[in-house]
Amino acid sequence: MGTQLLNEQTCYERLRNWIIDGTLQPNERLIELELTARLGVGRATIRTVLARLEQEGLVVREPNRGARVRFVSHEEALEILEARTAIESLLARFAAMRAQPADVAQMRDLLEQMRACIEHGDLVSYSTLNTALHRAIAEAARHRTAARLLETLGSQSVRYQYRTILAPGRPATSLTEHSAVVEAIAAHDPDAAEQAMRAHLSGVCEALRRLRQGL
Amino acid sequence: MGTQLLNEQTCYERLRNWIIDGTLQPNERLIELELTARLGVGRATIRTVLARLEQEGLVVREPNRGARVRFVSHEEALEILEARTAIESLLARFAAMRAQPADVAQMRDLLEQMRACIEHGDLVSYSTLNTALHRAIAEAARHRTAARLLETLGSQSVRYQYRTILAPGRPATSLTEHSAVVEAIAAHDPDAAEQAMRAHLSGVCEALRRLRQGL
DNA sequence: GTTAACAATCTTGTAGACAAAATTGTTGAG
DNA sequence: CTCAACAATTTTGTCTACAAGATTGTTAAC
Repeated sequence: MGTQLLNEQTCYERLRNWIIDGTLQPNERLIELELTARLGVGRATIRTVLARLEQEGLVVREPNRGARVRFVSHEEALEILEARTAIESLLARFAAMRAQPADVAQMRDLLEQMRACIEHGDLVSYSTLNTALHRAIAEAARHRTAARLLETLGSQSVRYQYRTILAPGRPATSLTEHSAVVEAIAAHDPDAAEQAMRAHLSGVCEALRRLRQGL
Repeated sequence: MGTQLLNEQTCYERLRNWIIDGTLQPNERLIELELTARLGVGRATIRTVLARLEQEGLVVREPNRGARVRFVSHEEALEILEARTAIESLLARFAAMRAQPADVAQMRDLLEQMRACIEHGDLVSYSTLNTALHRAIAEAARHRTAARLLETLGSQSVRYQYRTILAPGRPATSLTEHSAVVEAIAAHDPDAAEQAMRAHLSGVCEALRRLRQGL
């Protein structure tokens, strides 16, 4: 067990990762003393970290009743995706305006890797590359405010990220949608980039909605 | 001085308000012991509150160097406004889809009051009503996720909110833009509502950019 | 007059302790 | 057997104290 000496920041990142990767499951109670033992820090530190995570939307705290991992329902996941659509469209637009050649090269590289993943049927790696591409676009946009919003939104909905990819035929269409976004950015066409990103995420939305029906 | 007994939540709200209303100025250092005296709570409480405010973007904390009120530059104010445009367009769209008659009635009431304010030249009240209207639209949209994002974005940029209104002729055009948004919502026309809101906030963006030139 | 080293002060980071509240478990009456 | 009241335990909320780091002010050398 990791009983290292940690400062607040690393402690925050650890706990955050545990929530994101599912080590700590939704609705699971986060008992301060327990985390104290697991992370090797005092309760005061745990407390501030939990407060930060609450503000970030990963944790829910109720007065005198402690903290728990926030459970994100299907409805909320959809809301988050809708909000992401708005933000990522903005980012795509700005990426088209401000992307450097190096940015575009990286995006194309990622796209190529994604293509390979689909050929080999490696959907897990595909999903990882997918988030990497979205991150690359966000960076190319050089828009800190929007990027920060996207970061928090993304962390809240990771639980649902893998599911949409599993829909039949979804990976292939996903790839062509991504290509369209990248090409619009490469062509420095803001309107096209925004539109392509919106179309792509609408597709994901639709896939998630359909999954919900089938459940 | 308010040396009441406060719990964490009220303490958080107080400090937040002090930052938003300018009692605590940008870049001002927030010394824990001092806040302890002002708010009548222990340092641990102050500490968690500062952590929350940092996550919200109102405060900056550096390790071993304490916290200070975050200074939002003109560039950042513009970024925030751009992000707001994306989120509020989404909210306008959903408001058009989900607004109840009562929601629309409230919006029209607010619009009427705004019109009166402009006639009397009361720009301060106009600004207050302005935020009230935007809040009403957000509520009518019934989209918690987007509303939450907007809330945090708004609190970060209040400092720049009054300035755009002061541009010559801006209040009048602002009012007609708002009318267009409300009417589109009342007509349950999502596309028109989104477009009208986007047009409105682009106008504000433009006004802010022009102000920046004149400075 | 300027700069460097050192000391004093201030501020933050963290741990430990205690009281208040909530939860859980137990007992006894119906 | 079920339910309510009560006691024990757990957990949170807060404060105080101390150590570590940063800042400021002073002195002395050049």
